[in-house]
Amino acid sequence: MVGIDDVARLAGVSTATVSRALSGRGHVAAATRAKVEAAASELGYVVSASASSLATGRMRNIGVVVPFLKSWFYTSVLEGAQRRLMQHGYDLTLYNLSGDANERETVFDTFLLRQRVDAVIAVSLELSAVEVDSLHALGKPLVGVGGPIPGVTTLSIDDVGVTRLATEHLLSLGHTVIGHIGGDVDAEMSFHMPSNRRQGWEAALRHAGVEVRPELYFPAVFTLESGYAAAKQMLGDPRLRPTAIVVASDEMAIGAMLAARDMGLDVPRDLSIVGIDDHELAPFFGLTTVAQHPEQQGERAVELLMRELEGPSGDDEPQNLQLPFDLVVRSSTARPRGERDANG
Amino acid sequence: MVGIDDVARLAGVSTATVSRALSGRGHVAAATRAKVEAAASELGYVVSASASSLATGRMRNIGVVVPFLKSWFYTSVLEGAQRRLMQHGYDLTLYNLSGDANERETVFDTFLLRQRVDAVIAVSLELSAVEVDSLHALGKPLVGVGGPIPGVTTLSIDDVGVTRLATEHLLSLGHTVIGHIGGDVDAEMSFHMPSNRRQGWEAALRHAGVEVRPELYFPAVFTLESGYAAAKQMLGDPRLRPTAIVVASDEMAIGAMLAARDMGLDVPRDLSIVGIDDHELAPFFGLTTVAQHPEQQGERAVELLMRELEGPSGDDEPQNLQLPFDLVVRSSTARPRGERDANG
DNA sequence: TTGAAAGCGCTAACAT
DNA sequence: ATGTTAGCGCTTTCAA
Repeated sequence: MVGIDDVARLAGVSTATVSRALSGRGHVAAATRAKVEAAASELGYVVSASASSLATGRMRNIGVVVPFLKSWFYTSVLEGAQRRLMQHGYDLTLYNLSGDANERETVFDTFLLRQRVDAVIAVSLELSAVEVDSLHALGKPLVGVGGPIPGVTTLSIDDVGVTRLATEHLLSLGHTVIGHIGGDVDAEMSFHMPSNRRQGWEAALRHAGVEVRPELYFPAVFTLESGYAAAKQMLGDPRLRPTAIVVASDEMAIGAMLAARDMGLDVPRDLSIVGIDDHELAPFFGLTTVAQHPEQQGERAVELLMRELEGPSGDDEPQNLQLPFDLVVRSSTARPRGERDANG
Repeated sequence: MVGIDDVARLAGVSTATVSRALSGRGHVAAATRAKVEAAASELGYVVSASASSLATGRMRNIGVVVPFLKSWFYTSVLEGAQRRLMQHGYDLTLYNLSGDANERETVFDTFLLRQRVDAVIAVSLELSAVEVDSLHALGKPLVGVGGPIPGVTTLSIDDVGVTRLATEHLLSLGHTVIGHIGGDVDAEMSFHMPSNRRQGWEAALRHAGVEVRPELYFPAVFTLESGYAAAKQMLGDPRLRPTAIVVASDEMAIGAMLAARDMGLDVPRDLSIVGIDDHELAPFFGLTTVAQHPEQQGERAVELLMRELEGPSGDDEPQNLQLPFDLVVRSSTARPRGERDANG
């Protein structure tokens, strides 16, 4: 392995100069720097990450913890974070919690504490006070994506606002019987997201003076399949007859579209559907949705971390930053049939 | 930061003994080990990864390079690899090449050479000789997943065999006009996989004495959308009239099923469709497919690496290991209509 | 079985 | 602007 001394010898300077020339820290004469760089590339020298880390205390590596991997949202966040990190010369080490139950414990107790990462990004994970404290005790900056965590800087969308916007879109089209397929409010794992989204739906209805009918809410588990099943239930019940559905994720919304089709219902003629996410399949299905830009969430998380890491540690108050979301209208929503007839 | 000396002091032993007790290397009296462990956990001691790495030369970290992230196949491989690595106490650092064009160069020239990883897993990447050599020059074991790479141990399925099996399934049902939607053979990026899969389709037909009609092959790009478009073209051409289609991926196959439905064709009554992958959505759509178990591919890759890393470096010849695949019959395939009539 | 001590390869404070 | 040198925190001979 060629080391810093080899480069120093070849360039005819000290190791300190090599270090300075290559890292860009400290002043080095242009000519010297050139010599050093030439020597380094001639020898194919690359700094030893561990030696460098031991000396500086910085790993140039950040840990990203996700609850699942195989999901559009998490991989999108990951992709955004990875891209930004690479631009800063940082590595990303990935911790996926979707294995057995005690994997989470292992990750927090062992992996994250090994001092291999300078900071961590937790995606859609409602961290316990203990978990947060152990990270903070090590002086590791931490940012959460996907929902607020007490005492931690987090990035998330306004889950209430998002479904309210979706519902208002339907209301503005003239719908009044609007169902909601969301996460199971009784089994909330992630930041009460399911109940927040449900609240947005209710708030919009209430604000428009439309009665909230609890039987128009159907719980599901954020998969296409469960969205399909929930929609079948909702659409099959003759007492319900919604003309539109607000669905808490695009995957479930696509399932709902397929269910409607299988029941002989035309979307949007007989039924309007709005999703949330702007999933990559949304354009194909013509799904109207509220985009939440997860890649940007990943990028923003990295930016926050970099500021904390490279900057003079402003020690800003942890806060929950709200990220933008946008309504993307495609062809799964339209005025309700009656409305159209009334106007036609 | 509590260090090894703190533990040594509290336990009343030397740092060498602490190191031995905690790492399990070298003999330590049971009583001593207990004392050390007690002291370590009392202080919340965790070894410094960089110090340990500097001393041992081992990072306990492996790099996984993927061309894309947002794809069922890659995240599945990643999930399998991650799980196995964690069991071995290894970290996984992720390199995603889907950004701008020179990202690949950066990853290979800079990131992977920083000596932050003990080995690398390259997924669906046809590495150049230069890339392979630079890794080998550093003594980094390397295993490829998804196709053969000269001079590298690789894990892959038999792409010819996979479509042959799918095609033979259709032949055995009585189909003779069998189309193929695959990758673009002229734009092969990954291991000639598109043309291998096409060859499997042709080989099966030929072997059954069925004429291969080149116009029954339609290129697509492995997305649901492109599968939909290709199927529409194929099914819309009155000169073609296939009774079955072998599709090179489940996502494209699902697209094809939707296209068939939109054209008023019943699957499998009017058209049988077989995919390849056993994607998570395949059961929902009732898609008959050839499963290729990507998670297992990730796990196997890690196992190979661990053997090379921990074992006595057997220096086995690099080879391409074939992984198993299975036909999973669901409800998207059946005997062709004519056949049924003939027997009915 | 345990301890003393010499590194591992680099960085940064201090000197010049 | 550059060199000297003392660590960074651990592992691992070598000795006891």
